[in-house]
Amino acid sequence: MLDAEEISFYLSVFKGLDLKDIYDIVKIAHVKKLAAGDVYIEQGATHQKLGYIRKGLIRAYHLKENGDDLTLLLQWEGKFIASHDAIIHLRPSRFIYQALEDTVLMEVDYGKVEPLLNNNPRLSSTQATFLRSMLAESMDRVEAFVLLSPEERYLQLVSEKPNIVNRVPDKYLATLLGITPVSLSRIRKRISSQGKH
Amino acid sequence: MLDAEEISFYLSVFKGLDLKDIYDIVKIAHVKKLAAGDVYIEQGATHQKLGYIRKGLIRAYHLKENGDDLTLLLQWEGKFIASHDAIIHLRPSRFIYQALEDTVLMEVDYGKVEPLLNNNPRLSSTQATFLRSMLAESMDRVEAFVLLSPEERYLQLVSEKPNIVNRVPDKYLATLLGITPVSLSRIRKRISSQGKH
DNA sequence: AGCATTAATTATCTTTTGTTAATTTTTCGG
DNA sequence: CCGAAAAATTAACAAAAGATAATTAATGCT
Repeated sequence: MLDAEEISFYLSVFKGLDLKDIYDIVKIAHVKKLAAGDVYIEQGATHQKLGYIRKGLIRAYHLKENGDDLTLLLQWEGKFIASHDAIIHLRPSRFIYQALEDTVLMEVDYGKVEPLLNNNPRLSSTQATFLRSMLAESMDRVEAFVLLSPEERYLQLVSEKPNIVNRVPDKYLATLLGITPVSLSRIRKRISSQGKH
Repeated sequence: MLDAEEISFYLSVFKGLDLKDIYDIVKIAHVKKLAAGDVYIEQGATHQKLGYIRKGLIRAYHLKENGDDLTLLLQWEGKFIASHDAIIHLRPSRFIYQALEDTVLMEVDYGKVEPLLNNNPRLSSTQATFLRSMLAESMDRVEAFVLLSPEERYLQLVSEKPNIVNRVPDKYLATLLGITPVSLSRIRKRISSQGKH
């Protein structure tokens, strides 16, 4: 069931846990594979799953009535993915979660992990660590919206996550930054023309 | 030390906890009072405290070189306040936390609560609940920046937090929404002139 | 209550963004 | 490797936002 490579992988992800703790989680987890383009969570779904991305990239987006979409979130290998509507707000997902690349997830049912997390002190502490790191990321994003201009936000994204920028079409990055694809194109032009002189 | 009113207050805040759990926390907490205008956390501080606001309102802001300030966060009674730089990023606070009204906090040293939280399953679960709710709020704010225009964000703020809007000067609300005070004034004018016909 | 300070609005001008549509470039499947 | 589809860029114009400064309104203090 678990080979040496898997074990060392889990030990690295769940730092501070012992094999027994890890086994408790792994035995209720399963692998889920998505091809590029596959929808992971549909709009309206009440999918109570928590996924850990081992490989690939997932985009959460809102579909407007006119067919346009707005990208809310990108997550990639090493990050968690879940419908925050379903898990936090306890309501059907307003957003669509779609794999932009071939993706491999370790998935657990949220109702099954939660009791585990709350009854084992080491797992609780690990859970709090993950929640804090997600909170930090989300607050950093709010901070960027308040403190930076769209151009500065784009430059920050390029400098902090260059490999994500290369893996994702600009039109998705644009709405993630709160601007339109046309506007991002102009920003890119402005930046490159300034760099010349 | 603890009167009946205090006890029922804590029981309501920390749902699911028993008196012993609450007492463990309360005995390491203390009351801190701030007058309107007082700075709670200075820029550069490594203040590792977690505050629960019992009364009043605190604003976190960034001070620009030209003297302008940008409001990142408002928290009020019933909410937690902490320097996220000091607690999450483990670095000196880039922001200033200031009471906008006379404020009363229950404050604990973060280094002291953390072991408590991680060793008592009920407290761990409560901690996770608080972290999830803070994450939900932060993600909702990111969502507003991606999905809504400045005008729509302002209308959302007014409809969801009318009493906060009334307690805080518009210039602070403006930067909280990612726009300038002048622009907010124009938005307010636009809204009121549309309402007439 | 009166005065000084601060906040909010208004005005003017510049810059940026949004919108729509056309055009060019890139990507990807057969 | 070719052609269709998607993405990115460009253009043109309208709308909104930023910057700065002046004016008006509101607030707070003694």
